Amino acid sequence: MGRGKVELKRIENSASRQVTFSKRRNGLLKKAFELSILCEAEVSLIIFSPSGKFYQFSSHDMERSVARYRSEVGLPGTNDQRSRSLEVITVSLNSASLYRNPN
Amino acid sequence: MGRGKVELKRIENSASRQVTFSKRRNGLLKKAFELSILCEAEVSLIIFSPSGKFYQFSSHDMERSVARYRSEVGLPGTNDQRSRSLEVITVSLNSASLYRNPN
DNA sequence: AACTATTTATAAGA
DNA sequence: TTCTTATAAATAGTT
Repeated sequence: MGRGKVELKRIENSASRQVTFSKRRNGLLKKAFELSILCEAEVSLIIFSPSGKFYQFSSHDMERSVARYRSEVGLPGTNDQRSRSLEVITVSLNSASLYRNPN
Repeated sequence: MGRGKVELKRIENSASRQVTFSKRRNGLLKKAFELSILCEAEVSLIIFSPSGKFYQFSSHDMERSVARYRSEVGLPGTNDQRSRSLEVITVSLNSASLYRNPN
């Protein structure tokens, strides 16, 4: 869609990669929005630029969509840092016991 | 993009709404993929059709993107059962210590 | 940041 | 529903 065909590989030139990111990011967000309206779909989109900038669209509550996604893929819960902490503690508890600190 | 201009509102005719959903859903997934490759972006997309069918794309691990999303919007974590378990254990650890079980 | 030549997506039709 | 085709829309390269 433009003056040249686009190869599906990382754009080497940093400046044009950034410009393309900006244009296509906006296009993608727009189309996500349109799909949700035209077809009454539930659409959630999360984008991070290479430099870490964050963009999102969610036709419904993002947490709701994520929860729905999880139940679809059969995840019982989350895999975030807190859950990983829980794993560590759970493992610890397998070889240790809790006792009240006398203080 | 087609033989007629499209109004941004729910497509009333059920058959054409479904056809449009199918076409645009594919287009959106494709463009999400392209953005991630061309620009090295982290892109996650979750779609549910009105009838509940599920589609997704994630350039990286979906859970990773969700975790990153949460930290961006300032959510401390999740509110699910596992995180609540972590709270309980954390509270316990505030008034108790771990020691190795002599066995 | 605008422009425009082209490519791409897609609405309607077969 | 899959294929075709006219047209709208997105966007690559330019200014």
